[in-house]
Amino acid sequence: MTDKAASTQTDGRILRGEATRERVLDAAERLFAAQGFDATSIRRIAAEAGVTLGVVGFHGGAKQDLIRTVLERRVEALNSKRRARLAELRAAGSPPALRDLVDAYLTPYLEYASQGDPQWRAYARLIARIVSDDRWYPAVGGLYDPVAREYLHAMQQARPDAAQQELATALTLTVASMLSLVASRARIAGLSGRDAGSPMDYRDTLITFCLGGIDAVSRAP
Amino acid sequence: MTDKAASTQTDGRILRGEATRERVLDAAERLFAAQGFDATSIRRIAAEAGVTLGVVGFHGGAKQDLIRTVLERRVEALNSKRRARLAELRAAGSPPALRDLVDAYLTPYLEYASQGDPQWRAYARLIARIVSDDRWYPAVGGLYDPVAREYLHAMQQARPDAAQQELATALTLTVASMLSLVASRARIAGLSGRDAGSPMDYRDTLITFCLGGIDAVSRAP
DNA sequence: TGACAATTTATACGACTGTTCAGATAGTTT
DNA sequence: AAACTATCTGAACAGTCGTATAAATTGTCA
Repeated sequence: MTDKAASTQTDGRILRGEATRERVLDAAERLFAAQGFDATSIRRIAAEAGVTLGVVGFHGGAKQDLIRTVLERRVEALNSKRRARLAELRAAGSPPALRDLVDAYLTPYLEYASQGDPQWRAYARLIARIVSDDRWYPAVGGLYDPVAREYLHAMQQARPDAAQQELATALTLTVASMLSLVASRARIAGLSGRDAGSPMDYRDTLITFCLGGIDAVSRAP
Repeated sequence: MTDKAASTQTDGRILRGEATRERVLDAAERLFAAQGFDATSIRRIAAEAGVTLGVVGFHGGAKQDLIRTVLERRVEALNSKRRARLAELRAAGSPPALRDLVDAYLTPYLEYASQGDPQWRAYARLIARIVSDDRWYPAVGGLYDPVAREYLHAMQQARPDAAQQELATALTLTVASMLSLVASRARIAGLSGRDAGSPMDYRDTLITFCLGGIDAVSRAP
């Protein structure tokens, strides 16, 4: 007695139901990332996925729910990667250095954003769009906040004398800088003069910048 | 022989034409800032402004042009304020210190974003929305880039040994951090634990963070 | 095989979209 | 006064929007 469908056989082979569901969510992911939520119609998603209109509603529910479904599909991959890197640092013995913490938090996301698979790039782009918008953050921020809080806690242990609120603000500015490398590529490429390469090309500069910023804030009077 | 209309008298008194135009642009500014471009309909703008539908098209042109018209209306106020502060620093004698440059660039924008007049707050919010979106930046980035370039030049003089591209990237990350204080207030307040005050409340932390970041980047090997 | 459930199709609904425009109104000029 | 131009109104246009649903199709299981 499965709660979802009888279409998943006992050997785990995926039938048409799950497959088209993935196609729909992939299409929604790409279009939401490229154009934003309001500029993307359900009909366009259906066309991009190669299905008819009703299928999108059948698999994705209402449009409002669709965007959260898309995010939830991959959120665990990003979270567990960040958690794993944090666990590695802790397993190494003494409390992790600030630089390693910044690196461990930023790099997994930049890797997704620079990956060959356009679907993962779209996911990273969508995160940047959604998380930095106050209209969406209340609905989806809870997906990523817990891990950020773990890192914040580790950073507070690395800088015990720093004011907690200041350190937390520094982390949010770090996240904003990270997201901007994915969402504001035109602006960054335009002003920095580089050809717009992948976000990964800016990794070293980003880490240096954010680490310097956090370090400065955690030494403030 | 005026190019716009015969409704502007020789003594400069503004008649109904210009006044309603302002009302329309004000309404568009508020709604675009609060909901974004795609989620805002022309009819909603008309209702908010207290005019009929056709008036919006008459004064604002096509919807695409409307957003640029809204931004252009106030762009000179922000640019000249930043230019004036830069000129002051230069008039003081020796090349400006990095900290003063960062302060001079960030503060005028934060002041607008924290001002009592909700119209200026909306303008600041709209900038944050538009400039950090690759879909809009090509159309409006040119309004703000020249001043940013002047500051970049001054920063390069303050740090002659820094790699130019790295310094430019650090400035774009600074801008991203600044904009996030206005566009991502929910996220920042949520993670930093503060009650969401005005962006100005974060000014000191922001300046410390960005200055530390730029400083670190400009010392990189 | 037939009964059953999951999935897909095709279509329709009412509401809303951006844009256009003929005609009404108001203020200025001659 | 009349002529003229800028501004505003109200309505219409052809699409697109999100959502719902009856009917057709597909695969599974008894």
